[in-house]
This record gives sequence, C-alpha cells and structure tokens, in this order.
Amino acid sequence: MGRPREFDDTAAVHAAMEVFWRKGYEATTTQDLCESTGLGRGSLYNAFGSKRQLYEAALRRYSVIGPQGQLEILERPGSVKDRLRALMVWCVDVDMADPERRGCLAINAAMDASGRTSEIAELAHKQFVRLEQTICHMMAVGQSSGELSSERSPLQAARFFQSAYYGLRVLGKVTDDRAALLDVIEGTLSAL
Amino acid sequence: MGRPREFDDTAAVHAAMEVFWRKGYEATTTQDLCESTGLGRGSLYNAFGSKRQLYEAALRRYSVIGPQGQLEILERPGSVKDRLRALMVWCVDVDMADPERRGCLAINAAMDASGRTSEIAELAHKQFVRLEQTICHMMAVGQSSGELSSERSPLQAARFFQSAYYGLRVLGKVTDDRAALLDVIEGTLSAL
DNA sequence: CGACTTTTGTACAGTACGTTCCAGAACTGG
DNA sequence: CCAGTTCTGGAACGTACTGTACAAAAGTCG
Repeated sequence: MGRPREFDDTAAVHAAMEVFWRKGYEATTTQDLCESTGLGRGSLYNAFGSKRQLYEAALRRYSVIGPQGQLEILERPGSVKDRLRALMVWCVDVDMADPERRGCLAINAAMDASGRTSEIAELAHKQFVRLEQTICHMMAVGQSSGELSSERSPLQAARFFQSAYYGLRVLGKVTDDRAALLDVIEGTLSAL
Repeated sequence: MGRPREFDDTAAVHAAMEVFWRKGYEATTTQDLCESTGLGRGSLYNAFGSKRQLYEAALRRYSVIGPQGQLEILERPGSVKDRLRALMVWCVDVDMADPERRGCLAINAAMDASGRTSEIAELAHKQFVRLEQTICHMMAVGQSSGELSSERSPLQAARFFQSAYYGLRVLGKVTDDRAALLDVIEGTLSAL
C-alpha cells in the first residue's frame, strides 16, 4: 500500500547502468543518474539507497543482459571454433563501432579502482566464472568430438581462451587497428 | 634564475603516479597529490599545471619504470618459452601479493573511462605497441631457432601472447585463484 | 646590495558533490 | 472519507573539489 511508484525499477537501473558504463563509477554524478533515469533525488535514494548500491544493482542487471548477446552467438550451430571466432569478432565489431569505447561493463567494473568494493569485485568475478564454465563446456564438447586438441584439459583451455578474450577487450579500448585484433583472434583459435 | 625548486620533479611525479595507480584518475584528489608529493598546491600547480597534466606525466613516468621489470625478466638467459613464462608468473606473483590489486597502470589508464583523453589513450597504446614489438622479436628468434612453431607469423604470435597476458592481468584483479592463473599461463605457452 | 624572477604556503573562490529532509501528492484499507 | 503509508520533487546541507591569488621567501645577475 501507499503511493505507487511512478517508474519502472528495471528501466531505472538500466538507465543508471548505461551511465556507469559510459563514465565509470566515480565520474558518474547523482545528477547524471537523476537525468538518465528521469527520477528526482528523493525517488532515487528512496528506491536504491545510495550511489554505490545503485552501481551494484546496475552491475547485477548487466550480468543478466550482458551475457545474452554472447550466449546467443555461442549457441548458434557450427563448430566450436567457428562459434568462438564469432564471439570474438562480434566483440571487435562492437568495440570498433563504439566511439566511446565503453567495452564490457563487467571488465570495467573489475578494473575500476574507485568503484571496486569486495561486493563489486565478487559480482564481476561471478560473471567471469560463468563465462569460464560456458566455454569449458564447449571445450569439452569440441574435444570429445575430435575437433579440438585434447592436450589441455577443457578447463585449462577455457581459462586460456577467456584470458585472450579479455585481453582482446583491453586492446580494443585503445586501438583502431582491426587487423591487430583479428590477429589475436586467429592466433587464439589456432591454439585450440 | 629565480628561486630554485625545493623538490625533485621526478620524485614528485613518481609519488603522484603511485596515488593515481592506487585510486585511479577521478578518485584521486588534489589533496591526495599534495600529501603524497609533499608539495603545497601552489607548487603543484606551478610545476605541473593541472591534475590532468600531472596524470599524463605520471603515465609517462610509468612508461619508463614500468617496463624495466618486464624487460629484465625477458632478457634473462633461457628459452623463449621459459622467459615468457617467467614474465607471466611474475605478474601473477605481483598481483596476488598486492592486497590493493593495483595491477598495471598502463592497462588501468587504458580502461579508466574518467581519465581517458586521447592523449592518455595514446600513451597507453604506445606502451602496448612497445611490448608487442619486444615480444614479436622474441617470437622471431624462437621460431628461427626452431623452439617455437612457425605456423603463425611472429607478429601474430606476439599479438596473441600479448592479449593473453593482458587478460591475465584482468583476471588477477578479481581472483585469488592462483591455479586458474597458472592454467592461463600454461595454456598460452603450450600454444606457441 | 638591489632589481628581477621564480617558488612556496595559504587563503580563498566558486562550484559541485552525495545525501538528507520535508511538505505535499497519491494511493490503500477500513 | 479518513487514517495510514509510501512516493515525489526539490530545496537545503555540509563537505570537498579543482584551480587561483597573492604576499612572503629564496634565489640570480650585474
């Protein structure tokens, strides 16, 4: 009971997520958050408590919608290598097409010293582990079908791939050299 | 002529670098910089102009002292693989030993949206290219000696390694799992 | 020594920050 | 329709921020 909310919580968190993604934690002001969500300060603090808690909520939302694009690519038909390549190429395309170079919010949150509390680090880590497991499963499938080399365990192969993948996104932050990024992709895939 | 500086410019930039490294650009205050350098605001602004310019100076200083440890490891005797392994293991050790998880300042600067001007991105990019070239040279040596596979070009191999290396440092920001990081290392090396 | 130049510390300006507070609005259950 | 509850928008608060002003200090050169 009481007066009902005039806004949609999820939409507000989503709008906040976009700002944090673009500017990082510290550089995002409460004013930015009010403008992007369309809420007054009262509503914002009443609903989310603090800038920090809203940041956590934004990261949790990212953990829901962020992997959707990834998973959609990885679940397409085709060989394991082709699907992993598609994932990486897609990231390159996204990064190169974005003049702001926002990259991946989970990685940004993991790297951003100002916003990194143990909770934030844990949220980012969880997403890392989730990707690791997804890839690990694919590696196991590829190995048992004979497509991939079995000299490494699936887990080791997954961790190796994941690392190259994150490195790719770091490089994507500062380079325009698509060919260099494609080198990374082909180098990574030929190692599997 | 005029009154001489009472402080050492390099030492001041170094102190500033440590703060930016620990807290990131936006979260570092001019007060922090005064305290860490021991300078008053007057001296600080007289000598460096602005927080942003000091940040650039700090990153330039990092580009001098940061690679020293890396190069020292890579120039030691031994096979190419052993030296690359030593580099990665050293990074894992450094990251795990640091409760603040400062990581690599060049990577942090590349990722930090708040401090990333085109100049900063370029400075970070330059360091990335420098490492790429160093590794590329090692790859060429390893390939011509027969130690490493020649199925990839040295440049492609270097870019691939570099990417895995950066990914390793991203993972090192949020995990305590040394075994996972060692998996990355061995997975990367076995691909060369 | 004395004109000139640069550095130093501090006080200050002006703004912007995260958060709290509150009066009134909007709704519910009785 | 009234008492109770929650939400809203914005004003208000205290603090902290980057950057400037300036007078005194500490040198140099003739």
